[in-house]
Amino acid sequence: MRVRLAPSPTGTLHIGTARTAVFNWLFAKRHGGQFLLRIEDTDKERSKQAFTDNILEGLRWLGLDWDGEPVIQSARLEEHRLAIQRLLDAGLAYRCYASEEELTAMRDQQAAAKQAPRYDNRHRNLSPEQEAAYIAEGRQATVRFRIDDAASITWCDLVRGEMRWAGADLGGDMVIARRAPADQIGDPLYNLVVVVDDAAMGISHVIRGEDHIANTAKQLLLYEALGAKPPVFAHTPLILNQEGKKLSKRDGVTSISDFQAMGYTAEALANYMTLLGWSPPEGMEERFTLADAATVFDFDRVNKAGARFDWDKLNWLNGQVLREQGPAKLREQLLPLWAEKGWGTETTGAAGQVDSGWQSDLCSLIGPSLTLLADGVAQAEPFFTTPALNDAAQAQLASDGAKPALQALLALLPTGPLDSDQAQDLLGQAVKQAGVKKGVIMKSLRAALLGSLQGPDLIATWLLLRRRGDDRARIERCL
RNA sequence: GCCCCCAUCGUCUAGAGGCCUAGGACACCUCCCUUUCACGGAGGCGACAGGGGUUCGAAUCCCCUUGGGGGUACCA
Repeated sequence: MRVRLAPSPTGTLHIGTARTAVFNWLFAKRHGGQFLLRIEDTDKERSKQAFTDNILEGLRWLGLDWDGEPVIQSARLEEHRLAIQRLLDAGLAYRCYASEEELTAMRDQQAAAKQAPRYDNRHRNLSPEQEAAYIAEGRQATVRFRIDDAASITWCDLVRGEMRWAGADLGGDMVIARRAPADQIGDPLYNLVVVVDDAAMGISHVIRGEDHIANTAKQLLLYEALGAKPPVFAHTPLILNQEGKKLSKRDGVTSISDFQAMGYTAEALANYMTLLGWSPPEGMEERFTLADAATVFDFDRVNKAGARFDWDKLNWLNGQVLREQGPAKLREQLLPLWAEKGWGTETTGAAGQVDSGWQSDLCSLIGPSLTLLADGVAQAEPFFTTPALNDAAQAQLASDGAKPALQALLALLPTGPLDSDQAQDLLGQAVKQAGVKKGVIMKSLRAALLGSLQGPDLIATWLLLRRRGDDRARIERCL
């Protein structure tokens, strides 16, 4: 079994392409097959090396390792031309001299008559004299592949079952090579090169989006004409936007690199993409790794209808992954982001000693409340730099009993280290001395320490700040 | 316009004629945990697009309607 992903480097790795890659990868792993890559760069105008790099990096990041070197389609130009020549020699293809203007006029006429736009096969049976006359006129020619209107194309799609297509609905004889001087063969076009390359690469299963269904009928005809054995096809549902339309670049964040930059983990994104159209079998949870899914993946559990992209679920999965990974892994991922902010990777304790566990403890504290990795920057900030007091915090500190309570606490504050129980005791004593309710000191201390009334567990927060010698100054500034 | 595909909670889905009073997950709501916010735990709200058949019996099969999507290039 050999499958392939055939991205076109005309843009960054799109989530739709990535999801197709996931299904291909999963299917290959499940059946012990090969997952190959082919860069379809025959559109020279729009193809860019930077996009190829982005696509490869994205696949690697997602953990979708491929077998062998990627095939570069443009390097196989001669092979494609040879195939076209064979079709020409066999009389299965011919040169069409119709100009763009003529074709446009033809389509306009069809539109006016409320007919489906299609090539009318006008140059299918040109006599040698007519051809010579067009050439003498200086006309160039495309190469068209004959499509018999009476043809009936059928295949068994792995997700859709029996599929049937009428030759007459394919739009007439199809162009397989761009316009070029009549003694040459122009640039080969998509449907032709896909077939030639898939056949050459020995692809056994073509897994792609359902937007390729109409192409499949054309390609099947080409397989037959070329005498190649067609692969099995699986057309997966599309990823839809909020409005239910095919997700496109215009929908904002759709590039894998964008998701990465936003702080999503490859793990969660891959999990989510798999869930868009596929469902795990009974008894398997929705949170899984690609490796887990690869043991059970099959097309009988792939849905036929398109799936809307849902940020809520992706976010939930991302939080799950972040939590599963634990503080050590989180610290490893957060350290570089913190460094960008200029926050040290080591913390010097109050007594001047290095506190190597501080960052890790901070991760344990904020880890459970993260959705995106980037949240780990925002939530860590007040631990690295003294935050300004927000309105709610100021109001709390201005309320009755707040300052006396903090004053009492400050007076009780020892210089040495403190553990959780001692901290609780201190709070209790301060409450007594100041004659306030415990809630007052809890809220006020939080306001003083974090500049906000919200945040992680208060005692743990306090102790962590204290280890850097930051608690006293933060309380003092409020008095 | 024409061709093709699709149709279960707001969203992703389970469901292959009786296991369905339609299950799960996300979101939402309530409660618990927590003198905060999250996390976590326990509950709750919430769907078979409509109409005809077939059948003892239909979310499941057939037909029609409606709705949605994709395609219709000398892009891939």
